[in-house]
Amino acid sequence: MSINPNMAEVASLLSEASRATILASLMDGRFHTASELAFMAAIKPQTASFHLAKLVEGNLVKVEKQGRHRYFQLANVEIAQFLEAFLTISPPPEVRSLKQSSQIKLLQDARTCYDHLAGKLGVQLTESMVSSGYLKKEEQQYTITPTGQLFFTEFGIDLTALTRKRRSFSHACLDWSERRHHLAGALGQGLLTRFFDLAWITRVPSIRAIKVTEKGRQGFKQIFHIDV
Amino acid sequence: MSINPNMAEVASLLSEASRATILASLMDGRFHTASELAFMAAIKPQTASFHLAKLVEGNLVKVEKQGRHRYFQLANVEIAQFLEAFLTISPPPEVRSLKQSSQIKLLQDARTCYDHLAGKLGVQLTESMVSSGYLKKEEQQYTITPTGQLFFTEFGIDLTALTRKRRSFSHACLDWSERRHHLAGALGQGLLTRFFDLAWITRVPSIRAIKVTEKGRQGFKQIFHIDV
DNA sequence: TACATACTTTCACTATAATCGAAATATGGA
DNA sequence: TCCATATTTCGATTATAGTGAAAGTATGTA
Repeated sequence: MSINPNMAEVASLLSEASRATILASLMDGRFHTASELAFMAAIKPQTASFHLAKLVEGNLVKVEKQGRHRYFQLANVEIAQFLEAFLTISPPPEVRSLKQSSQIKLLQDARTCYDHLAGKLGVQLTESMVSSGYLKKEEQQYTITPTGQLFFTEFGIDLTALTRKRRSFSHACLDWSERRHHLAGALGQGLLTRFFDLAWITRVPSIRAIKVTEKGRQGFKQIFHIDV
Repeated sequence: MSINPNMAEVASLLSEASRATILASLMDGRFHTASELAFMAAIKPQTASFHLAKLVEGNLVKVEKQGRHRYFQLANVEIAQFLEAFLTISPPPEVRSLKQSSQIKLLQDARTCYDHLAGKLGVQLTESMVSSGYLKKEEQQYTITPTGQLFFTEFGIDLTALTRKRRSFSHACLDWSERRHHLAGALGQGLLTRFFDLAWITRVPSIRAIKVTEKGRQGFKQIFHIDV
């Protein structure tokens, strides 16, 4: 009937609470098994399997088979970015329990957005790098200043290697919880990896939240002037 | 249940073919009455009214009452941008009739994307302005060169007035039909308005396609070196 | 006042889709 | 070969949501 792309088809994949939860869980950028995702969405494995098949068929999710496990992941970075954009225009989560509200707080404090940092920490970090003169904010992206080049190299990030990657280098990603931009792209990914390597941050199990270690607390304070 | 924003709620608004058609129809950025939208989505007025009420309640659409008419419009520019992004990751429309395929062609040739030009014409125009040295493409946006400043002013566009508007000035919008970027933001809107003022383009009734007039054909050729 | 138009609300019908139990399949290890 | 684990397929149940007829409301016109 319509002369426009079949938006409804994709939307119907996202319109179901269980599937939306599965997708949100996959937004940490990692692989998850069907059983894991079933647990996170609080549904039986066979139901999750049913939903995952739909998501794979709709090209939102891809699957890799390894033995009797099947590992699911978001199909590509674009899907992750699209979902993050979707979260920003969606109404905030309803709080129904204490556990839930503390989990929401963890997510809002610091989380991964596919392959880079988001939440309060992600935004603060980005703004700190801007005010320190390492990054310059353009309309929808960040550019590295000469000072920044020195800084990132000294911090242990191989900028030339990142530039070689066939993807956006340093675009601005709108944070759904903070409603402000944070750094994404290859540079954002490089920083996240470095923070893990330095053991400044660790993952919180089952949700895509991030916890700052004591070492990280000191590091973020000293180098980025952020109180975590 | 979920600790993420209620994405499913918004998605369910888009997941229904009639509503998706209504939203796509509203993407021309203009106001439409309930009856018009009912006709475009090929449903009865009472059904359209039912859907429109949902869209308004979900903050995707706003309504203005004037006498016995109720005029509907997308709630804001962000929604329009979000929908355009949604179209790019959605599967292409299925062709079922000759009329439909010619309408699709019209849309792909030239259309409005809320308040700026999109489709082949939009992309060609943008790329022409880049190769002429009026615009410079950054990662996710365009910047005006000094030559460009002269050009736009001479073409009858008040750049200072546009900059004063509280919105993105010249970001890149991904074209769903061309899969390439075109110019959006206040500058994109300024250009569209100017083209209408110059009578280079007119609207095609009932779909958000754009037709280039004979005068426009000459203008686009002379000033932008595009064969339409 | 009477009537037409624009639109919404109510209601009943129908179709679709999510869910889960049960059984089937596939893989790895003992 | 047998069993445990991971996942899918099938089938039945249930809930939900789109649809349009009919009636209702509001606004403008004769």
